[in-house]
Amino acid sequence: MGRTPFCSSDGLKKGAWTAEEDQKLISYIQKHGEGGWRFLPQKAGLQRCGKSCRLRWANYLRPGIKRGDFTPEEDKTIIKLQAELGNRWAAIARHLPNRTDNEIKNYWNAHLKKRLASMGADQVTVSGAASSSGNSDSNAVTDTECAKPQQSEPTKQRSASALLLNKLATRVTQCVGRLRASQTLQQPTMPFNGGAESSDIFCHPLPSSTPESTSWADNNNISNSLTIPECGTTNAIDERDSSSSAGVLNDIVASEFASPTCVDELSDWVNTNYSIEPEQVQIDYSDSMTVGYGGLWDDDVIVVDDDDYTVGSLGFL
DNA sequence: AAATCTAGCAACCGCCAAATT
DNA sequence: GAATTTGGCGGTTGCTAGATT
Repeated sequence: MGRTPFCSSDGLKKGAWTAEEDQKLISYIQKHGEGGWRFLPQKAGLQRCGKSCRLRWANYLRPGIKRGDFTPEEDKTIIKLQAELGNRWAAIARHLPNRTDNEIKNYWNAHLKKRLASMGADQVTVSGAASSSGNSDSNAVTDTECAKPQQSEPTKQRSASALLLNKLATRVTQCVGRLRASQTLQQPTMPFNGGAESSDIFCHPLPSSTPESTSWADNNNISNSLTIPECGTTNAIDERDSSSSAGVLNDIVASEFASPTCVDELSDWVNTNYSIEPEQVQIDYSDSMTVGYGGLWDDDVIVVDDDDYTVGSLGFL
């Protein structure tokens, strides 16, 4: 099906825009408004293709565009939305006033993704959430899933104890998420305005994978709403580092972990899946907010004695 | 000081869906 | 309803400045 190319490359300039070209484009759009990109270049006296003009305008020349210097709050919002929506940059950009999808995409690829990967968080958020080929059911956290430990690929040596604790960490996000889901569906919700305050972030589970077009929240009929965390400890939240992606992940732990129900479920799960007694896993969640996600490594495990571990951070360093 | 490497970013490309003819 | 146009999106490329050797 021969579609007329939006940009016929004959004689058209490519590459970086000059100040003069920018000025021509701005002047034209100020006079005639946006749209009609196909014929805009010749009318505006530009040797560019219409698509290129549209992109230049949308991403750089449009008034009010905010560039550079992403704030910690913006970081958080991007990480959160990327986990929910995947690489739907335009959708993410709608939650960040005056940021363009292109800039967010670049920022993610150049900074956030690497930062999360270096912390190991990609096992939880990046590799799964960024997948654009997941199916819409993959995010639903079910009882069955909750009974099934998820494996993650270690990138350096971990002892059996560390592996167990990392599995526990995965369980935390799953069990908390499932509990949260059931609570969410019963509770009044508050509108999500996209501002993503630190107190309303991550009140539903980190998805194990993100569907192409449907978020976990959508699947559970709670889109555009978040619940107020209710089972979290708040006494130490002030101490957490909210200025980084680790801080975002800390939020999950700090706000969600200290649920006795979660602890019970985790102990049951440990008992079911491993031949150790539940009480051998001691969970000291008084320390659970001093953490940044990275997965546990051998030297992070606090060995109480040969067989007991105090899981101070439960997989969140 | 020069050469090489790397990261960040602007821009391009191809595909898709909605709108229009 | 089919064909075509247009706008939008996400992935990728390639240039450039700064860092490193």
